Amino acid sequence: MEDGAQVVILGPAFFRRPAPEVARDLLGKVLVRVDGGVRRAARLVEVEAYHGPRDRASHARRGPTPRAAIMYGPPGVAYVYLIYGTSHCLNVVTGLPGEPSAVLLRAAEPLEGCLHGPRGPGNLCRALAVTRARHDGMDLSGAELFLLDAPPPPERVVATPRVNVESAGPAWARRRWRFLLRGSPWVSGPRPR
DNA sequence: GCCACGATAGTG
DNA sequence: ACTATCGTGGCG
Repeated sequence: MEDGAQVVILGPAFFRRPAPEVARDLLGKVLVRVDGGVRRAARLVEVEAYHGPRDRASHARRGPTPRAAIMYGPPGVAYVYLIYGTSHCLNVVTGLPGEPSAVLLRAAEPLEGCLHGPRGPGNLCRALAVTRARHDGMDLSGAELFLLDAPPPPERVVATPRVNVESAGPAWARRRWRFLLRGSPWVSGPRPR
């Protein structure tokens, strides 16, 4: 960034598209968390799309409940929730307002200031000190949490079924809405060869 | 109110 | 494969 490359923060226009499209394009982008004076950053290597009210794997499947309502709101906003009482998961809201969709950030390659290995959704939040209390509903184009644009990654993009969504039924479970960079050691869960 | 159940991670 | 741990949402 100091070597002449332009620093561009991804804004609402990037996120105002269908979740699977945004998800794929997020690979290789850099998630930055400014934690007080400390900068923590990691490069996305694995994401998942949750798209539309009919996606049975999505939190929006029951409509705009208190938790999921944020998915119906404007794109480019963080959706952070607690899972299993133990781990946080960070998503970016995508699409047009009224179309519930989001991209779950599952894994990243640590670049700077990471508190933990950002492999897996819960670990990624731990690594960058992202919490529901602080970041749920936060605008992702702000000063504290944002995504930096980057050229398309050199690695091959692979699309696979999403992780742990069996309960959504076969039709939704087999959709290839998980995207990862092949060969990255930071990818979580099942890895295609 | 009550209760079953996770978009997980760590251990065995 | 087993489970810790607690917010969410369905149901009464």
